[in-house]
Amino acid sequence: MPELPEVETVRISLEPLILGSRILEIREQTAGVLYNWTGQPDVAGGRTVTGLRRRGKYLLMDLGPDLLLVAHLRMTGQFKYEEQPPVLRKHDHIVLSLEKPGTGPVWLVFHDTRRFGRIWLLRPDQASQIAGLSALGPEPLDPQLDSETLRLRLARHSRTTLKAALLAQTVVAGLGNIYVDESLFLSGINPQRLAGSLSLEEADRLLTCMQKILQAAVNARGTSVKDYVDALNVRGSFQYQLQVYGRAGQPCTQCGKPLAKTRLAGRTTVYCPQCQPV
DNA sequence: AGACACCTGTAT
DNA sequence: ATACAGGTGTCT
Repeated sequence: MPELPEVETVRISLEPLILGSRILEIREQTAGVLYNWTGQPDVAGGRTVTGLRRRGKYLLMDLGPDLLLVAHLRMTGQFKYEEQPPVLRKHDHIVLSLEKPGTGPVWLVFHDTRRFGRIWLLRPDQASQIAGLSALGPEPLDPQLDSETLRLRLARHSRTTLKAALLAQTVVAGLGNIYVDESLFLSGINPQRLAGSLSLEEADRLLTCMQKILQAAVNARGTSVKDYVDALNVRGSFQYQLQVYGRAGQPCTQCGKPLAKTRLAGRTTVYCPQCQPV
């Protein structure tokens, strides 16, 4: 489900709800979802939520200076915030109970239909042991990121397609199937192009378009194709602005020709053969 | 670099 | 019954 804009929206929606709250307990309803790498069974109890951050598609919850909760929602993971004791439903796997100053007990339920999502509890210095997290490329919305850096990082994947390179998370962090297709369409660049073949001018266009799309999607509170909702169960609205994702066969919004569909890096890829020539 | 696996639900 | 889905770790 969630790519950078959706994870960022979860972060934004969750922050005012739980920042400063004290964790009472973390309860596992399903085994194999929560990884506690600290070696201490009830390590989170009594800790205060001191920060909520995002890196790529990872959500990081600071629990004081020496404990960190890291979550990856993968395809269908959700955090549901509740102010009443939650009635647990199918696919509710982890329940955090917290004491919120001035409010009383509140709950955060990790729900995940496909059970691909993961939560880690670890010391901050152990975060580098989460391979996917430590291998992430730069944040695409970081104003420091420049097009020459993007071009060089893409060039490290010179023998694969742009689509595959942008999905890899190591070139740039946080894009998934939706936002890669949308960014390439807005850039007018074909997804089958070799990742090492971009000119500096094209890399510059790709970076600008990628940032434009991602920022617009964050502003729209993410894309809700199907499952995705934020911590308060609110859907996003960027699905109404999608130009190519999910629109194969429909007319291109720029030229009117039918959008093409292919399979790249194992993922359905939609593009306009006219506006994104090889 | 690409195929397959991990899961469950939904659409055809 | 089969194919496919906002992802990624592991195996070839």
